[in-house]
Amino acid sequence: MVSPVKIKDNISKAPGRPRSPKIRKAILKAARDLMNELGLSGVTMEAVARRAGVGKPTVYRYWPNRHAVAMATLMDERTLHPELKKTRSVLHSLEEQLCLVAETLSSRQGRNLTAIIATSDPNTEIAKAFQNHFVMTRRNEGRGILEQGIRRKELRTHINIEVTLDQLYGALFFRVLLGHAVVDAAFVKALVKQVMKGLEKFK
Amino acid sequence: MVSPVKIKDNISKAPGRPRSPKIRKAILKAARDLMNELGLSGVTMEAVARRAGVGKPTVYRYWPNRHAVAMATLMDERTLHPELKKTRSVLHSLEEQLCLVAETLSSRQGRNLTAIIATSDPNTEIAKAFQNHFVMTRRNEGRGILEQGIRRKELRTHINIEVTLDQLYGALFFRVLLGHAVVDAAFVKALVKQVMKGLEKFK
Amino acid sequence: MVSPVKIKDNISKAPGRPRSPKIRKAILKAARDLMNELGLSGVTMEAVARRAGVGKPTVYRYWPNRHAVAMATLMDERTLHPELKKTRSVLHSLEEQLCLVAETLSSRQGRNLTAIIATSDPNTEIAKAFQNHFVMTRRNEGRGILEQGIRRKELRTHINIEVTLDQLYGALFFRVLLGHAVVDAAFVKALVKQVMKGLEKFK
Amino acid sequence: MVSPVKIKDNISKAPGRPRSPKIRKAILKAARDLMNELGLSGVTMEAVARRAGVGKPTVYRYWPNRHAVAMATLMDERTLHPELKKTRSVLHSLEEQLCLVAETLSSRQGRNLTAIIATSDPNTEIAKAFQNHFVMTRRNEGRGILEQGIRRKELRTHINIEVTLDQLYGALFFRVLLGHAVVDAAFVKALVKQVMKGLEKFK
DNA sequence: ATCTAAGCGAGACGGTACGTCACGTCTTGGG
DNA sequence: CCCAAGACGTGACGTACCGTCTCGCTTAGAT
Repeated sequence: MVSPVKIKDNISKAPGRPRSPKIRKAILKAARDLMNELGLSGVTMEAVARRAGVGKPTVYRYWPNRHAVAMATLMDERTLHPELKKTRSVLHSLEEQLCLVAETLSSRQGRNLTAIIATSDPNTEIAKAFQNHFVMTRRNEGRGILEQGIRRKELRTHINIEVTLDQLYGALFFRVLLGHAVVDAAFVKALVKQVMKGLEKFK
Repeated sequence: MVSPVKIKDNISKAPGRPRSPKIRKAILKAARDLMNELGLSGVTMEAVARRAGVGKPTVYRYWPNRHAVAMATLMDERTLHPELKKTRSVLHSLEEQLCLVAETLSSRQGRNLTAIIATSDPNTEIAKAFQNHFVMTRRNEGRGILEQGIRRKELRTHINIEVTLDQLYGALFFRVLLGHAVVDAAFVKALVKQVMKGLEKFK
Repeated sequence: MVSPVKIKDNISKAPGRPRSPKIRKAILKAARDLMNELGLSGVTMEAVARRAGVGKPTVYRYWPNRHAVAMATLMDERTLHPELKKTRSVLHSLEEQLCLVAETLSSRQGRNLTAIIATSDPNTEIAKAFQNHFVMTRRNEGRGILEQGIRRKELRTHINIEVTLDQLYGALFFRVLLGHAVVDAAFVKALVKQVMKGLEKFK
Repeated sequence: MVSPVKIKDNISKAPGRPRSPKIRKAILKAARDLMNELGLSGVTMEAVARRAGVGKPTVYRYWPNRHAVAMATLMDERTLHPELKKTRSVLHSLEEQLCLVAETLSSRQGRNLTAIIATSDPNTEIAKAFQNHFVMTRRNEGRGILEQGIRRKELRTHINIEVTLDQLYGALFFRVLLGHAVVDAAFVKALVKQVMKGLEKFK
């Protein structure tokens, strides 16, 4: 990992002083603290640099703008990746996972995260990476559960998995962002139940 | 609380020169144009005042900050309230309405709207009004359709309407925001169908 | 005093409601208080009107701008006209009067007065009136003392009275405005003594 | 205290990019021009920055407010320091110097100078420096002439020099500011003559 | 062991927008 | 016509960050 092959694909070219890994960490820590204390809007380049004890141009060497720093900060978070215990049925698995996601999204960090997703230009590289990082991880877990349910014959064979995932996570996300109703275990239970049963009277 | 009689219960009390309705319109028009041309971040107080041919303090007399102006602008929009044609079945009604919403959300205005919702402090009066205005209007329409469906015996009696609405709108909202998959008529169809049928194998 | 012949020379013409003398007083009082509390820069039209319980246009009806209000306020002051006791010699009379003037000029009001004199455009009518009001009153008193001194043969016959007055008051004014040295009784004594040495008849 | 070695005792300590001397000059030039064209009130931060082709915060980096900029501008002036030719007698020297001062004070710059002295808060560092700069320079010249006169036996030994200076400059200052009488060579002559009559050794 | 190019802190710099204040004028409605 | 209240366009205030640009000083790897 300290081999000459490091940054950039062109092999063994690193003239000059290499970037200090300490600085990267210091910046992310400063940004994280600011986000927790003041929210997303508190993550300004000036404040980050000041608090990290770092020059402003140094921050710009790592990330192109304040948005990117905030994203990188959130991606660096470990707490946003809750561990999932193995449980029995599909229904219980889904409930468990959704509860974890709900908890995460409802936190301060969750709000920052949803805000930054809603605000950012979805066309930039970093925004795509950011979205993949958070959304796809969760979705893949959910997809796993659903496929397992199909194999176990707990679910119908021809369900649309992608749509299902949107139903589940979308509903959570929606409530968190809009705040029109609480996001708690009861809601998650009701949600999963209803997604499972459907609405039609005669089936 | 949501009754139409709200502001200034005591009639005809307003000392001093009354505010010109023309000015309010000019400001909103300027803000709307800026939002369409430059996006939400283009709606600055300075630019709004300049384009409206109005003094900056005048804008501040009406709204306390740029966020509020943007919200008021979006609330003033007529195009965000698509007309819903009367159709036969619940399934068709839902599909039709969701398609309209999807279209709206996918537009530039839709992105502005979601961005401003995500960014705004949800505790302020204006933010609440804003959310009611957009979210509740759509939800009430959807609620109407679902209740009609129950009365017509097309739907089960004991479904959780609120959760259902979140499933539907949340899924849309989610895809629009994350951009991980297309939002088109086919998706809406699949979504409604799956919400109706549920996931369980044997019912 | 409420008779129709009031303001303006044109006889017995007063269409509409006459101006209330109370209002003039209220405005001057408000301006005076503001000047004492916040200094000259605190005398803004807005603050004056607010504190006087008067509409802004009303203030403008009486005076054309904030400068004029401040001047009028200072002219309205009674405390700036100290009473002069009759004393014996020219030397004592001058000392006594200059001490009173020095005291007045050194006060907060005095500083406001000097500031407004130094700042104002000397070409305006009101500025001239203002200067006459303060300067000439004092100078006339001083002139009286000097002429009396000549009559009493305490002073040489051919002194230049105007120049002498400028020497005396100018020195005071200068120290107050520039603040490069204290303005106290000792200074006044030294000043008069030195000026006198040039004025005495027999030396 | 007034020793030339003053700022930054420790030599060569200045982290960060140094301030450009060009910019300082550009700002002062812009301020000077504005003062000449529009008077003291025309020296606004916005106008200065605009005309100097400089960002507003940059101006604030150098001086804390518009007053300070104006003072610095006047201090930067060369024309306010007239050259004094060597002449023979004390009487002629004083007359010559006072004429120069009178001319300076009567000019537009002179009025700006007196206005700014009268307006400024005398407690600030810059105001003190400003007053020292202008008042003390002139006074020191005058003091030199008077001391020379004592040495040459043209003047009495025990005159109060400071009071004398106030008599002379104060009288000039007074007339310029109040405008109650002309300030010309005749006045200066009469003034000096009268002041001298009190200073001459043998009378 | 030097060379040398980048990393790095500090902070100046031109901008743009912020939200506030006071200006002096204009517009109500009531007396 | 007077008056209180307050809307209005204007323009300056002083502050906060933006993202870029010098400065001198480390600090390594390549020579």
